[in-house]
Formats: sequence, structure tokens, C-alpha cells
Amino acid sequence: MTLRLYDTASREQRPFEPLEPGRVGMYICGLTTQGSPHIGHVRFAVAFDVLRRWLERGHGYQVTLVRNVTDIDDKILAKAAEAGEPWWAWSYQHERETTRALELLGVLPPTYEPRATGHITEQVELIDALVERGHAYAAEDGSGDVYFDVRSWPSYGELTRQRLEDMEPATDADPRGKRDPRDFALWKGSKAGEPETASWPTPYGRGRPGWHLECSAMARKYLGDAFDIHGGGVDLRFPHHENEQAQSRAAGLDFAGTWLHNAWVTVRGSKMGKSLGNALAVTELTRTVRPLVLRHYLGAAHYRSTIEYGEGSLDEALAAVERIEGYVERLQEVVGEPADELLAASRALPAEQAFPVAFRDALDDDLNVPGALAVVFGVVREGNRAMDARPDGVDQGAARHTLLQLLAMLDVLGTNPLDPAWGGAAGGGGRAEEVLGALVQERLAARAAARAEKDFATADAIRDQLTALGVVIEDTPAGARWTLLRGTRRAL
RNA sequence: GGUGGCGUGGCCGAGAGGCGAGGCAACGGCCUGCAAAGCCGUCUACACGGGUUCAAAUCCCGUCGCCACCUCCA
Repeated sequence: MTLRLYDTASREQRPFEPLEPGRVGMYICGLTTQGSPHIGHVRFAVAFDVLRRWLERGHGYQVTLVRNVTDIDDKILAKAAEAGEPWWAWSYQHERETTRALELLGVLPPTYEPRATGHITEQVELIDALVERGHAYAAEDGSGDVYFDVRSWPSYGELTRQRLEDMEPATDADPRGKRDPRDFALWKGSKAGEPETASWPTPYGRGRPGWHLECSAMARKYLGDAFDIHGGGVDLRFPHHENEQAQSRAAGLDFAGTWLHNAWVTVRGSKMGKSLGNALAVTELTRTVRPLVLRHYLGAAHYRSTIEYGEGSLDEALAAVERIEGYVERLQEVVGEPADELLAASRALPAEQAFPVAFRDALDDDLNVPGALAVVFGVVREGNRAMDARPDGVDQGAARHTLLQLLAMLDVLGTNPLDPAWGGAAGGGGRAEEVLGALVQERLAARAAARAEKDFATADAIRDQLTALGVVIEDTPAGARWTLLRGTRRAL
């Protein structure tokens, strides 16, 4: 089955066909450097990370993923000034913070991450082309601004189905220099009071990029005049993506073939945002929540559905993750192979063997992750049942195959518990862990001895003591199993 | 005013004309010395009112409620 994606531009699901067989060019907007990222900010990255993984792993495409960093805009300048810091320091600090947050969540790095300020000449080239074609003009008030002439481009508004006469005027620049109040700034002339470092020389005067232009210029540079997928959050449809498309196409470029937009994380029905006071910073949350759990939470719903964050959301995610992990551990015990070998074997499986048909169908259906997760949980339930039925005689080969498939599926969703991205908790070495293991084993031996003598008071006291320390004990036919409590909340 | 979207069981969350998605929670049971984990079972839902159809959560019309975007926005 071919992958079908919902294209925002045509408002329908369409079979995905890359422009160049076997290769996919993908451009994603979203990285914010205005401040610290909250979980809403990183949802786009998780959503498109799953798409990227599925394109690569499920369909064998070679993906070139470009994720831009718009490292200069009005808000960055304003916030940095307020904080008494250079804008570039402010911007870079938050860029690094966001990158760290995404790494924490197991989001694979893009192929390239270009910055707006590093592509001034490419933007000027684009402005030149637009001016030449009569779609852009230097402001008549001598401000140094350059505007896109929306009335010169009849299909302006096509991406979001809006008619020019219904639109409100753009306010991102001084309206006095505009031919039409809805014209938007391609380039912003340097204003008095703005830092010297926030301007670059151009034929139109010193200034800085308007918002939008950098994406058109960078997508063109790294992905070509036409490319396959352009993604971002729903709020970017207008004006950002509308303007990107208008300026690129007016300059004679085909631009994006498919537009993908992810929905929000809401709190009590409203979009998460700092100004609303309901934003949850990623780095704050991950002090008490395992990144894997947060990743599962953010990725579990369909990317076009709003997810409602509430009390207990992450506890639910933890329960789901632990259910999967519990089964993975159970299988690992049967198979008896080191985690890294299993991981490698799973990743070496051809896609046809790695993914059950129902899983493939779900993801091919506009990335239906909930459907794919249902397949995962189905495997977990069936597998647990089979092991309960024949605790001592599970077929090792079958168990191994199931495990490799399960890991492959979880890999695509980005929630494979054996992935080293999560800190290698499973079977990972480390001197401290060795020592801890030996000490726990000693306690477990004492408990086993007490149980053998039916001295349950002593046995339970040992278990309670370990539990209090965050060591969870589970008795199995083969003896006690212990795991470190890695709960959403701090255990102690 | 314009554009897009949403309303599904106690909660989260898929589905989009007929076959009980899935997860969490709760309750009952199996297993266990007791637990934990796991398994089995119970809770048969689609905002409301009409209509189309042999059949509607799904299509159509209307009503109500909610959200987002309309030049800062994931």
C-alpha cells in the first residue's frame, strides 16, 4: 500500500509520490528561539519525526530533512532587549535549549538546520527576482522595507482559501510605505534604536529579513525549486506558509508539493502558550517525567488532532509505556540476547518482515499512530497470554521474531525502550549499576531464603525496604525480578 | 465578518454507512504465602433535533456548545 497524506492545500488525503523516486525532500518550520520550549512547541518535531522514520524505515526513502531556525525576528529583538542581552546571544541560547529538548525526546536530528541570518544573500536573490517580476517593491517612504505586492499575485490566499478582501491588514511593518495594507514585508529596513548587529547591507539598504522570506530562500537552497513536503504547526498556515508559497511561486519556483500541519497541545481547551500561563517547559517536566513517557504522550495521538493535557495525562502515558516495557523485558528474558544485538537485528529486518500489515496500513493512512499503537498493544496482549499459557515452554524462535517486530514498530514511533537514546537503562553497564545489582541480589537472596522458610514477615520487610528505595520487586516462576522505579513522579 | 477544525463510554483517544480500535481508571475473577506483573470478564459510547437508507457515530439539513487562524505564534 502506498502512503497517503492529508494535504492542507487541497484538503484531502492523497497518495504520496516523491518528485524523485526513492528520495524525499522535507522542510519543517517550528524551532523557536524566542524562549524556552514548552511541550506544545515540540509536538511538531515529534509528529514529523514519526513521519520521517516511517518514510525511511517503512518505505525505504532517503529523506533530506531541513528544519529551519529563524534566529532573528521582531520578538527575539524585543525579548533580548528586555533581558538586556544581545539578540544573537538570546537566540542562540534558546536554539541550544530547544535542540537539547528535542534530543531528550529522541527526535532524530535533521539533515541540516539552516539559520535565517546565515542566508541573507539567498534572501536578497529572492527579493531581486520578485522585484524584477513585479511582485515586490521597495517602500516608497524610504524606510528600507521591501514588500511583497499581494495584488500582483492573483492566487494569493490559495493555501488557506482566503480572499484578499476578507483579510485584515498586515501589521508587521509600517503601513505608510505599503501599496496595500495587506502587503507583507520581505525585508525590513534598519530602524533607529535597533542594534547594529541586527542589520545587513543589501541593495535595498541595511536591514534584516522579514519573517517568511528565510524559509523560501533556505528551502530552495537545500531542497530545490520544488520539493515534496512542507510541515509545521496549524497556526503557521496563515500568514507564514501562505506568504512563503506566494513569494516562492511568484518568483517562479514550484515550492512544496504537500503541506502538512500538526495540531495543538491544549490545556483546559485552550492553546498552550506562555502568555496564557499554561505552558509546561520540556526541561521542567523531564525532571520528574521520563523523556520516553513524554515522547509517548506527545506522539500517541494523531498529529492532526488536538491533544488535551490534563492532570494524570502523563501517568496514563507512563502506564502505557510500562505495559510495553514489561512485555519487552519478558521477551528479552526468554530470548536471552543483549539489548544492542536485538536492536541491531530488529533494525536489519526488511520492512516487509518488520511490520505487521495492520501496522503498515495504519501508518500509511495519513500516519495513524493510534491505529499503529493498537497493533502494538494487540501484540503485547497476545504475547502475554501465550506466555501465561505455557510459562516454561515458549518457543524461543517465535519469541525472538515477535520481539524484533515489536522493537521495529516502536522504533518507528520513536518509543523503543531499548534505544540508547533513553540512556541505555535496559541491560546497560556502568560501574554503579553493577554494584547496585550485586547489592540488590544479596537482599533478594535473603528474601528468597526467608520465603523458603515461610518467614513471610522477614521476606515482606525486605521487599518493603527495597520498594521504599525505588527498587520494584516482581516474583516470577524463575525467581524475583527487580527494576528501578523510573516513574513519572519522583518516587520518594 | 472571513477561513479551518472539534463535540465518541468515568478519563484519554482511533474510526467515517453494516463487523464492540486501543490505552488508562474502576469493579469481579484467575494466578500469588501476600503482593506486583500478566490473563479473563464487566462497564455496549458517539452534542441535540430532523432527514436519506434495508442499515447512520459515520451521509444530508438544522440547532447548540467549544477551539484555532485572519500578519508574534508549534
